[in-house]
Amino acid sequence: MNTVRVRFAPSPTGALHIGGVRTALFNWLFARHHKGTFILRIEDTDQARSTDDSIKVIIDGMKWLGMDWDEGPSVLPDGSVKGYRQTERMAIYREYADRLQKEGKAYLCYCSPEELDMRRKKAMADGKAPKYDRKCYGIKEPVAGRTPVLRFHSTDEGETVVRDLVRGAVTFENKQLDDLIIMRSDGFPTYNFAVVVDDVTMKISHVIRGDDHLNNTPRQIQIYRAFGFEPPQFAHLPMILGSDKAKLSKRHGATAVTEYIDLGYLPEALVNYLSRLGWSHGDQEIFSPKELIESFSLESVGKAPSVFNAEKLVWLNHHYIQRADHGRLAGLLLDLLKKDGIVQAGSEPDATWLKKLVKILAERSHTLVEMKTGAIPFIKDEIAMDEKAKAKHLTPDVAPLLTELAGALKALEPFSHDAIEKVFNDLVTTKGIKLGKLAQPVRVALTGGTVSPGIFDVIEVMGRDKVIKRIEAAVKS
RNA sequence: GGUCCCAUCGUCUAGCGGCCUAGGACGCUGGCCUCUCACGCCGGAGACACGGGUUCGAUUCCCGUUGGGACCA
Repeated sequence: MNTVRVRFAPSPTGALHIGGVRTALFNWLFARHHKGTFILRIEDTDQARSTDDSIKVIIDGMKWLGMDWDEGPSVLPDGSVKGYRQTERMAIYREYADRLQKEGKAYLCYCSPEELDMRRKKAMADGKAPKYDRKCYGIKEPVAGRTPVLRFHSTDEGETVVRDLVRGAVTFENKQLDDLIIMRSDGFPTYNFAVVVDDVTMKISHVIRGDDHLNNTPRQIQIYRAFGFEPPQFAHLPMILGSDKAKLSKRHGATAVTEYIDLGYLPEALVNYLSRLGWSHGDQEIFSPKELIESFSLESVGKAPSVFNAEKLVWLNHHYIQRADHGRLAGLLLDLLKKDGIVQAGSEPDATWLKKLVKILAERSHTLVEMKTGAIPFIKDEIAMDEKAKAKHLTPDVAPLLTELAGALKALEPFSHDAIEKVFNDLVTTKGIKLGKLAQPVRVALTGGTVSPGIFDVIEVMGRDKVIKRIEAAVKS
């Protein structure tokens, strides 16, 4: 029997964060490994910050990464997003909250945030735990001028044990837990309440989430118990940190999936990289999605937080660029070239030619953006000349050499790598010079810089017209 | 402040009492290859936070200290 049901429940308050993606990934891998159900649920009760656009960013990001879900919201033709959002489930929270209140397991609280804050500060000053003092517990009459919140009445006796699949048994003394608010005065449920109601009603079997939620878990377990529900299994994943070991955030660099797309990363590289953050499978570094699904297990998830290391991601990206289909890379490269206005819609280069260009560029491209940079001299009519390179390699004494080369290339048939190589070899042999003495000036003349693919490849792919034109231009200047 | 979590090379990690003079990967670095830059190949430096136990034997188990982190906010 298949009982695994897991969910990824982001708040649509902006970008899809890399930490969220890792959580989503582990949920997805767990679901796929156990042939279970993966649910995407939108936690949009923070109305002030939640937007439909953010939901679309999440959906697009998940799709880009290849994480498909079995249940989740849909984007309607008119652009609105329906389903699996908390704001559509308000009646359900109300119903469950009423139930607790009727059973005496929750009570109205009229304390204002200011009063609570004052008392919390006083408690802290007295060296006591800043928990709610239950001032309103037992109040029968409404307090004039105040809109109450609903508080959960938690147990003081005994302890609550979180049996975490990653951390083992984590014990909390119940008297440390305070009566948390479950419904706010505006009628919205709080996170800790809504998440329980959602997980119960969606029959979630395993809650796999960041360990910033570990401290909330005993309170949630108490709510499950108050309803008489068996809590799900929990697995708290270690956080992803920045280079200074603080929780990964904007100031550490790119944190949003869209930024990695723009930086020229391949989804398989990001997935592979993130999978190895907090999880491992022996010494293996490279995983296809299939291998990931096969080998993933919560038992192999580590407990210690991990620092995000962009350099390793670059290495993986390079690895996957080498293995990616050239047609696919050509398509991605073309998108980038268009985005930067280097190629205009309607005057796209020939697809076969673009694939040849990708082939010679791929080896030295760590990202698609690097590939794009390398592609520019092959596409634009004008090249940006690096003056330093020009001064060093395009000296007056190489002009005759270049002229001779241009002459040989003009009539060359076929205009191919091997034939071009022979032209070069013949020329350096008769002149008694090293290949580098000819190749570097040509490279500068053709690309404007000192770095490029192998010069014979460059010449073949750039094509006879551009090559001759540029060599002659270099000779003149 | 309270509660909870965590601790192996700079970083990601293997290690689940003897196989460890601690393995792999990224990065760094020396060399080779070479028309440039890369790639690739070969080599190198580099870690068990500290202190107590337990044990014939601890990186591995227990306790404490220190240091990080999270939540309450």
